[in-house]
Amino acid sequence: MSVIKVTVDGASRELESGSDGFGLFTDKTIVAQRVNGELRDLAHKLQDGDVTEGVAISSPDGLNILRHSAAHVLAQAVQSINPEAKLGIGPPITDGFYYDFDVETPFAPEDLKALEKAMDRIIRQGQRFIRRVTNDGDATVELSNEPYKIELIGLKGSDAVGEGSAEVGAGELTIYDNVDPQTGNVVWKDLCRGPHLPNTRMIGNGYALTRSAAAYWRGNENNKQLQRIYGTAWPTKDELRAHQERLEEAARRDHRRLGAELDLFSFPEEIGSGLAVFHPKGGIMRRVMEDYSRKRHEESGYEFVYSPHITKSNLFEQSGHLAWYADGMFPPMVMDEEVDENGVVRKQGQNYYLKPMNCPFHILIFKSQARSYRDLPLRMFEFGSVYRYEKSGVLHGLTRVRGMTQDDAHLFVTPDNMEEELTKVLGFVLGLLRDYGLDDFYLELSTKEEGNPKFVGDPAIWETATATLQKVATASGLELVPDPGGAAFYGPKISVQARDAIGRTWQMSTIQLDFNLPERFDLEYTAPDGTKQRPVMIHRALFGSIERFFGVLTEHYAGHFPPWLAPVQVVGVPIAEAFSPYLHSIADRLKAAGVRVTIDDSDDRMQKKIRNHTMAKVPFILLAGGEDEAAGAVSFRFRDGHQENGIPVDDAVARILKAIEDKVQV
RNA sequence: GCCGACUUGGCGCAAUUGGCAGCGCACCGUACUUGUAAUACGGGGGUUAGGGGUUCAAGUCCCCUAGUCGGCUCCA
Repeated sequence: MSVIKVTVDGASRELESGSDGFGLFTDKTIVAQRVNGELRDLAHKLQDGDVTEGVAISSPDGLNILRHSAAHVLAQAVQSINPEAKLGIGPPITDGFYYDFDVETPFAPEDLKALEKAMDRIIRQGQRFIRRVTNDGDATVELSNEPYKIELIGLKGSDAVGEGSAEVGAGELTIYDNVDPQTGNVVWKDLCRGPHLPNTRMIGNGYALTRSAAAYWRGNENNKQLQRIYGTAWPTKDELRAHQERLEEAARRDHRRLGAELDLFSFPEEIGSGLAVFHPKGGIMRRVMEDYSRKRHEESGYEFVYSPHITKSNLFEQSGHLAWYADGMFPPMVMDEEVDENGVVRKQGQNYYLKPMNCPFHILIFKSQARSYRDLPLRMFEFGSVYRYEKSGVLHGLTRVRGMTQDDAHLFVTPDNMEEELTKVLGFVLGLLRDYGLDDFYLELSTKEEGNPKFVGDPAIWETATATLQKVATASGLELVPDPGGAAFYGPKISVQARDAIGRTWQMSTIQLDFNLPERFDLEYTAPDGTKQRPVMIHRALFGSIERFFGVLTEHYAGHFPPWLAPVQVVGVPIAEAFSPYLHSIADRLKAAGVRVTIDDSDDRMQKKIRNHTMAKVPFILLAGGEDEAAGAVSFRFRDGHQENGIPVDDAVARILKAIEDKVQV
């Protein structure tokens, strides 16, 4: 019996040759091993000189393995119920997994319950996942009933594999056999790179099937749609439950639900999909958000411009929008030409379009006069309403709409200004987002894809512009995530991603360089030496759109808006009717200072009023009864239920005003 | 746009195999005036998303349209 030397979790050990991970990692939470940097099954036999370490089920790799194995069991369950189902792919994803199937009849919600039962049976059997090396020829014969798997084999090692990389990799081709431990029979098999859990029992009961949906084969809408089943899987039932509670928390924060509950906005069917109306309470919030933004823009050297909602087609022909994005635009309003009795055109026909972007209008303002380098940087700002014909399936509350108002700015700068101006813009954007209560950011730098002809403009300008963006982004000190190939065809961009109160990330602002439009509109300014030069254009939307930002803030705050944004800031609740005049006198002082305050003089019981206004998420409930009035005081009750009684009225008023002024949360 | 599910008073939901459209909240009225999350009693409100079909009979079954939700694709 020969001996091999192996490094195990950093320690050197001597083992009998032929040893595998099972002997080394007896801890049941170790489900796989990483050998020389590669993830392997525990059953993988080690060679002399190997370096191996255990992979715990709760580690990121371990969770992926768990979820991938759960996906296999799901597929096995599906085929046990419907042997005709053809297998697509089944990878782990964030928090779970999915598996795609080609089936005659799509899965119904009831099917998921039956599938979970079938999965439970497989899991309880403790079937072993056994890796088997094969080759293209043998696998093609063996999987002749699985056309999608055969397609993947054909793509093996090529970039085109894409989503199928869990099935086939660049290395050897492998099939995993599921072996019944009682009989030793192979009960199921799937083309797969692995690794897997040692057996199905380790999946345990911390998994659930969540939903079914259709998905295009290999993510291409020209391909057939397969039926996808999503699931989630965790090492323990408790962790599954915690995950489900996180989802429930997200559902409680859903801006669509809160928008209705708090009477902020709605989407009347009569208007059309993706077109919102803001109710008075939502209207107050929008106005406050917009007013503050206006004030900050004014302080930062922006000039306010206005432009119409529609334009003749030639503007969007010149800008290129009609050529590039016609599908995403509402169809034109057609003004027919008028012809007299002799067939002579009396009035030429015209097509008018709803605008999908504001930039061409701002460009025309730039072009309205000859510009000098002294005019630059020129910063134009507009709350510009734009309309985009988003496909019906993508509409989603306020975050994906067909009519929206962008807080849009276009900055025209000389190439020399570019770095300084970008630095200012990024600082401005981050500062303003912080004022609205978002403070956890990272940046994404979207650059062009080398060799792709869709990117227009001089490569040298791209290079300097990208380098400038990179420099500015790095100087901000924020984490910078590269997004190669993510640039628009006309220029690179930085986007600001914000994490909300429960850790979800939202793309907020984008700062985008544009080399296309200045060219198309032949923009120029006179340089100090008298020559004509082309300005650089920066597009910048801060909130993205007011609607979307409104939705994000609603979810971030879970409807508990800070006082400065809250539609109703203070509600007074008299302990008994007799104390209403006293509360009104306090409310009058607040009102005079601009506070949005009401007194609840309804004949509900006091407790009911507290309940109502707490559920309406009013930041300050002020109560006053005999004790308060006698002391010249008032009592606070807050949304979280805590109370502070007997606060002198002057202090109470000052405290409310300060909370609003400082934009703090209470 | 594609696949699936769903749509019942303002809101949230019920209604057995096709057999009298109901409940809670909200709203309106009356009484009550209370110290920190639901006072009591009474009242009004629905052509079951819209349209068509099957049937003695349709909220329920079938078809079309619109909208919503979950995904896929897309997102200047």
